[in-house]
Amino acid sequence: MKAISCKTCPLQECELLLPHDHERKSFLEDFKAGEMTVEPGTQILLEGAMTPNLYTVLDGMGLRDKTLRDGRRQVINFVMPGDFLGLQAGVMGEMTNSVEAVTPMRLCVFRRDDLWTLFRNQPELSYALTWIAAAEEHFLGETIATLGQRDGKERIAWALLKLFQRMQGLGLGENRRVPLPFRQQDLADALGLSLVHTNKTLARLRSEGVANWSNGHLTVPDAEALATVAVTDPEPVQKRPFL
Amino acid sequence: MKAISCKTCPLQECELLLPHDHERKSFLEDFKAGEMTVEPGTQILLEGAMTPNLYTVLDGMGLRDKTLRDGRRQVINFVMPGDFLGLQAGVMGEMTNSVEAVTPMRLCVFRRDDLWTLFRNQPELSYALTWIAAAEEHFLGETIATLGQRDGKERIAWALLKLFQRMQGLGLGENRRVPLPFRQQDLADALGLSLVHTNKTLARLRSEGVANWSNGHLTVPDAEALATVAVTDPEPVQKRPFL
DNA sequence: CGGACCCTTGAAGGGGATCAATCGACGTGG
DNA sequence: CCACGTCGATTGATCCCCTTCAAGGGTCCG
Repeated sequence: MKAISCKTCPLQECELLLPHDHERKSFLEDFKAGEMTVEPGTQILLEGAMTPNLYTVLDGMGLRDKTLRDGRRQVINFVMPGDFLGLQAGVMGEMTNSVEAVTPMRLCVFRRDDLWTLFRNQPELSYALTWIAAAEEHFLGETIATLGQRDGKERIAWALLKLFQRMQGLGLGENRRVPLPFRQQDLADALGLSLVHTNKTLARLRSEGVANWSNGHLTVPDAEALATVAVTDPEPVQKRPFL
Repeated sequence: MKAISCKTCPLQECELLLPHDHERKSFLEDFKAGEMTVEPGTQILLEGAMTPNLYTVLDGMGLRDKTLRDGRRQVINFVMPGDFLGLQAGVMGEMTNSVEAVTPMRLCVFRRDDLWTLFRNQPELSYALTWIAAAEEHFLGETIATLGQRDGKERIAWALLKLFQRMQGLGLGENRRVPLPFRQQDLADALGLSLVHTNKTLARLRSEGVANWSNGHLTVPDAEALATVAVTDPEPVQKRPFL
């Protein structure tokens, strides 16, 4: 498959993402070191490893997770197009969690060593990077509040709502239905619930007509109703920069 | 009280923090807009509000929290000297959680509007800011793993260990004993546990001789042992930049 | 056709929430 | 100087949400 030029990058079209001006695009063109395509199940970043690369997701989905010493797994979040991967390793030296592909993925590859020239010459992009990190921090804070305060049903409703809104913002999926190619086990590991309980709760939400996730697709008839179950304000997804 | 010059900033002395070179110090001197002292209980940043200011904690402790619409409270993390506050509001426009002082605090005040000149003229400091955001992201990821995967006893052991290590790194407290001026309720809200259960678990750890937190001070006879209870690797605290 | 993988469903047990009451420390006003 | 209210730590009793154990079913593939 032919590599994509930043100037015609499909991500520019997402209404969720802020497009770049001409100058930044040509800088990014140089910054970009290549492209990578991976199959489902591939480890893109490895916990504890030193990566020479950073990535922007062009296409496909995955998940970021972390495993305790005794094997318990926590899914930190779900990875979607537009996401920037490896910033932690980029600045801190070592990856603190793994990223794994769940569908086939296409990634834009950057070299870690070039990060420094970006900071020296591109204040706007540096700012964008900080923005991205701060936004991630925000989201993780919400997740903490969910794991700490919400009960099982609320957690699942909250997660489905977030996933639904992000997919919609990216223009993926149709009207009230978006693809969601994860396993129930992944959602369970993301929310700190057992698989069994996750399954039963999903069934309940389904029968209540609030959210239907089956066969790799999520249908949400009424996002407001789902937000109510999740005990959350329906804060709209904010536009954000990307690289 | 007289304002402190960045050139003699006491934070420079912390072994945990990376000191600045001369040039950066004089930039920071200008960047610094003033100092602020607050009493315990004061809200420094308010959820949902637009702050014109950013802060670096010079002295004292506090906590960052978030409340759900129905009143449940989640403590996101504990605030200590060297911490940079308000980055989310700084780049994203609005604060997504509150910060409250628990002890008297002294803060270094920066103007949000000046953030741009920092990014334009100080690539090293811009990098440092991104570093800080990425480090925070890392820590929140660990917290998520804790809330999602660890049981009550493990959670409390993990939190006490983290707090202990950070305080030691800052050079606060003596040998195996550091000040910890929070309430049991705060820890409970940080870990998603009830106050009652938190209390009982603290008592258990105390009687087992693993960790003793009482009268505002935490004593840890053997950090390794505590780490074992917490099911965590005793990863040493990493040096980090600050502003 | 057997195996791998995932979803589903029933039953039983436990970790932690909730309810409730006591106690100590502290400050304040009479 | 003491009565009293407040706030935080403590402890006992009860209950339930969620975990764990167990087993069955659907689909895909070699």
